[in-house]
Amino acid sequence: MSRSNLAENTCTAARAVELFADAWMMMILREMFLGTRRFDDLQCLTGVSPATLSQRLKKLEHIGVLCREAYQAHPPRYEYRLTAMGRDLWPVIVSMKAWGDRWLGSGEEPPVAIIHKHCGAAVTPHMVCPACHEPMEAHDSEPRLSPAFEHERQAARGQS
Amino acid sequence: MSRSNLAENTCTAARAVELFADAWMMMILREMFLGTRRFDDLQCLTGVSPATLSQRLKKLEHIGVLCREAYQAHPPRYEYRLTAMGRDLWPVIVSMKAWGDRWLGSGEEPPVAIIHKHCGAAVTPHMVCPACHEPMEAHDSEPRLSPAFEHERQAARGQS
DNA sequence: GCTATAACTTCAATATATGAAGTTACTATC
DNA sequence: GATAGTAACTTCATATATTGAAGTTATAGC
Repeated sequence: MSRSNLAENTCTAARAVELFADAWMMMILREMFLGTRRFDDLQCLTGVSPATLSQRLKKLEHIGVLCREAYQAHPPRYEYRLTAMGRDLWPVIVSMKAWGDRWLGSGEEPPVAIIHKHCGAAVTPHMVCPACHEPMEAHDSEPRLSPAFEHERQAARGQS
Repeated sequence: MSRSNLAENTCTAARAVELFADAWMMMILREMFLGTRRFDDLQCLTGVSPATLSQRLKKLEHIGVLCREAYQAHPPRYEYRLTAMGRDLWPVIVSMKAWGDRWLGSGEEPPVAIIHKHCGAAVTPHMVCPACHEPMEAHDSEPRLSPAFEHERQAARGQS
């Protein structure tokens, strides 16, 4: 993914996808949500090479989804923590997990359960409509494109 | 991402991430949810090269999230459609879009609105606990790892 | 002094993606 | 009936990114 037209995409979904739809980015974020904070743990628990991990952590920090915090000064040692922007990616990871549990699971108990602190239940969160509170899935919705975005897409079609 | 230990990962979230956390996979899926069905449209609307698109479509078909359907026999022409397994990825894309709208948007109206067919509202779906129906976010939950998964992770830590 | 640890960086080899162009088998138009 | 266009790809040389292994730096503890 290197085209400038994508980097400047009008579509916010495409921009998010461009940032995070990278195998290692998501693996790192998954680990962060499991509570992993340090370089070497992230490295061995995800299997990423140190060079790539280092590069991705810098990128994630640059985006603003995580921050480095020194936990000791001499020698300088850091841990990585999710920011509010990063924590807000929770639904993405949870959706991926739910899909994996449903379609890739072995039928047994999933390896990670999500406990709702409020009620104590082990749950698979699902999506609802904030207006009418009904559950929402793909077939309950349809996309409506803004005129500007529609125009951009027509231009892209024309170019081919 | 090529390590066999990841391909055989116990964690269903990691397995899902491994399949879809690829920039082009997600861009293609996003397009499919917008209703795009044909090779050349997918190619110009995502910006992926034909070679990569061809490879990714084969992979997506192999996974089972989309299927090829002939819409004309001579010459053979196909369109690509999401399967039930594919449509079930909707929350992943919607979560990415919601995040993008919130953190990457320009403050204006987002380029794509999601209309809930049932009530007609343009909405940003959110996650709720299926047990108590309260909204759920990162700080409302905690992960609980299965013993087997915990064991696998300890082994990975040890190896470093 | 010796060993261990954390957080990286470096490097050569390998793998993957890119853009541009080409291919195949038609249909539609002049 | 020749020419142009279209759809769905494939091919290829080049460019870019990733990998595994090893090295580096700064320090603590014995």
